[in-house]
Amino acid sequence: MARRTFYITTPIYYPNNKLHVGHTYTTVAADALARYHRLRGHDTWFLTGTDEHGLNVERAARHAGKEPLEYVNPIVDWIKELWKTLDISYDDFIRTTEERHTRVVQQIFQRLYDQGDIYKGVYRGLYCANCEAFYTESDLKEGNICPVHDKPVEWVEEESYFFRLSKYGPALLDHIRQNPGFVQPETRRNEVVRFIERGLEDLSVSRTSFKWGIPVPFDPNHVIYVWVDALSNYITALGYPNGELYQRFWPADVHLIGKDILRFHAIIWPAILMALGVPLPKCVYGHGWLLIDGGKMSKSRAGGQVIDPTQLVAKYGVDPVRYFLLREVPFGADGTYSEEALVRRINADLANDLGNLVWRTVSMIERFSGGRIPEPDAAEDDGILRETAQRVFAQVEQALDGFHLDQALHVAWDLPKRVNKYIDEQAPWELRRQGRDGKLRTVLYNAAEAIRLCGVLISPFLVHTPARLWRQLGMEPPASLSWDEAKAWGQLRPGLAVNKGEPLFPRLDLEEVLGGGEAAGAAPAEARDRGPAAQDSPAGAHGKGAGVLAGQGQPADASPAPTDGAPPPQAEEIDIATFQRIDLRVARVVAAERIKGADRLLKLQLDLGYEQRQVVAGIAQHYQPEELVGRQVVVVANLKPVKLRGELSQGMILAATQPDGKLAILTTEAAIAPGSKVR
RNA sequence: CGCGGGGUGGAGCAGUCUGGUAGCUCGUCGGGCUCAUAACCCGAAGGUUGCAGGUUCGAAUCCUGCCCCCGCAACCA
Repeated sequence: MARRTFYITTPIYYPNNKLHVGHTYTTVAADALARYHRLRGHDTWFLTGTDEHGLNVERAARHAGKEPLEYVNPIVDWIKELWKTLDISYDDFIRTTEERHTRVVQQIFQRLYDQGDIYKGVYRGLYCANCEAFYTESDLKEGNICPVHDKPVEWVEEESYFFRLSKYGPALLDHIRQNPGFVQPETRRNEVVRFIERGLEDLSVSRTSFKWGIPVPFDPNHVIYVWVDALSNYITALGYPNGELYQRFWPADVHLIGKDILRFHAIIWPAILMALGVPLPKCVYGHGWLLIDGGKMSKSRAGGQVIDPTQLVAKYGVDPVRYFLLREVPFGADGTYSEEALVRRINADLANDLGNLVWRTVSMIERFSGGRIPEPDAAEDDGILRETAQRVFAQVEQALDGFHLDQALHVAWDLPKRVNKYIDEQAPWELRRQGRDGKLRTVLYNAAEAIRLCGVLISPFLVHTPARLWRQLGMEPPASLSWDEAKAWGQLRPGLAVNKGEPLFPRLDLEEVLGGGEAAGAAPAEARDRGPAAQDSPAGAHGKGAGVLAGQGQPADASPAPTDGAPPPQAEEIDIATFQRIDLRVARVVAAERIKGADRLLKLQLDLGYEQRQVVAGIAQHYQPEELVGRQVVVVANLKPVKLRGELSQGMILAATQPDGKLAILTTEAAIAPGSKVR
C-alpha cells in the first residue's frame, strides 16, 4: 500500500519589500504541519517560494537602476535566509522566474486558450484619459460621464485576454457544498459562497501595460497576469503535467494562506484547475491575522519593539518565537500580537511549565537517584502519567489533523502540567525520607519518561528544544524520529546519566525585557503599525492582484527603513521650479460637514482670502467637523478639481499620517492671513 | 436595508449547529510544598453571557427588533 502523502504550500511571497511577522506566521504554521506529517511517516512535500513578476517589481527595479531579476535576487536570498533562521523545513522553493515555471505557465495559458476558456476580449468606451483608468459601466454616471472629472469617457478599446471565470461559478458552489472541508475555517467558507452566489465575472488575465512577466505564447505583446502566473506555482513546482512529484503529491492537502488572499485561492485558482481538468486541492485554509496592539503601553514601556521577525528571533530565540506564533492566536481567527504577550507566554508555558519541570526532575534524579534514570517498579506504578500521555497524543493528533495548531499546543501542555501535579502529589522528597525506595524510583522514572514524551509532542513545533530536553535526560536524540514509535510508553532506558546543564528557557523579567527604557534604536512607529496595511495589494498593474500570493496583508511598515535592495523612502528628486508649480496657500476653515454615505470624507468650505472654495478631505475619521471650523489649514490651491462622492473638491488640504494611521492636519504656527502663500 | 465576522468574570478566548448547573488560559488574592527558574500544587474572589422582547418547564444557545465593534466593498485629490 502506498504511503499516505501530504502536500502543503504557503503563498509565494512578493519580493518588492521585506517580509514581516505576518508572512512568518503563515510559514511557521505550514512548517509545523509539515514536520508533524513527516514525523507521522507520511510522504510529505512542503512548498514555498516567491512571486517575482509584475509592475511593482518592474518599477522598483527601474527605480534602483537595475534589471528586475537583478533587483529581486538579493531579496529572495534574504527571504531564504529568514526561513533558515526560523528553521523552515521547506522541500522546494519556487521562483516564478524559473524556467520550470514560466514554460509550464505558457503551456497552461495556451491550453486554456485552445480550449476556449481564455479568449481575447476588449475593454471598450470606459477609459478616462485624465484618470488613465478604465471604468465599468456601473462606475459611471448617467450618460457615460467620468465620475471623477465629470467629462465623457472615451470609447477606447484595449485588448486583453479573459478567463471564463463566470462559467465556473455553479461548479464551484457545487464543489464547496459537497466538500465542506474545501474552504476553512467555516466563516471563510461563508464569505466565499456569498461572493460566488452574487455572480462571477470573467477575469482579465493578461496585460500590455508592463513587460516584466511571462509572455503570452501566441501573442507576445501581452504578458500573463498574476492569476495564471502565480497561482500555478502550486503545480508547476511539482512538474505538472507529467512530473513524478506531480503524480505523487497532487492534489495538495492544504494551501495555507492568509485570509486576505482567500478569494484568489478559493475561487480563481479552483476555477483554473477545473478548466484544466485537474483535481482541486483538498483544502484552502485562510488563517487570521496577527494584529499589532495599538500600544497604550508602548509609550511607557514597550517603547518600540520592531516586528521584524529576524530581530524577534535574535532577542528571544527561534523556538520561543515559533511557539508564541503557533500558540497565542486561535488558528483561523485574528489575534493580537504584543511583545508583552510573547514574554508572558514564554514565561508561563516554556519557562515555568516545561523548562522548570525538566529542571526539577533532573535535580531530583541527581539528588535521589545518583544522577541516573532509576529502574521503575511495576508494582508501584499507578499508570496515571502513561494514561495522560496516551490521551494527549491522541488529542494532539486530532487537533493537528484539523489544522488547529493552537489547540494542539494547548492540549499538549496537559502532559507537562500533569507531571508537575504528579510530582507534587507523589512528593518524591517525602518518599525519600520515608525510605520508600521502590515508589521513589517509579515516580522519578515516570516523570522522566513523561518528559521524554513531551519532547516528542513538541517536535512539530519547536525545532531545537526536543534534543536539548532529551540530552538533559541523558538520551542521545534519535537521528530520525518516528512519532508513532516514540509515543509508546517506557522507552527511556534506566541507568542513563542525566545532564542538568542549563534551564531550557530562562525566565524573563517582563519589566526588564520590555521596559528597559528606550528600546534603543528601534523604530517606534513601525511597532505600533496596526492592522493590515497596503503591502499586498499595491495599485498598478499587478494591481488588485499584486500580492495576490503574498500571504497576509500584515502590518507592513508603511515607512520601511532603507534596505539594500529596496528603494529609499523618498520620492524622486525635483528642482525648486518644479516645487513652485504647486500653489500652497493658507486657508481658514469656514464650515465643515460630513458627506453622507462616506466614512472618511469631510466637506470643507475654505476662505482663501481672494476667494472661497470647497474642498473634500479624507479626514472624517480623525476630526469632527465642529473642531475644524476656524482653524488654519494649508491647501494645495492649484490642484485639478474633482468630484468625490458627488461633491466638488477644489484643492487638497495637507496632513501628515503616521504608519498606524494616525493623522494630523498641517496648520500655521501663528495666525496669518488667509491666502498667504506657503513656500 | 451592500457582503461577512464579532459583542461571555480584569485581559484573551471556548461553549451557540444538537436548548438543561457558564468552561479554559493569563492576571489578582489566600493557602500548601520545598525537588525546582519567586517555580510548582491546592483553593477563592470575580460574569444580569451587548440591549429589549418572544418561544419554552427551562435560553449564552432558537426567533424578532435594536445598539456597538472589526474586516471587505465604496469614499481617502
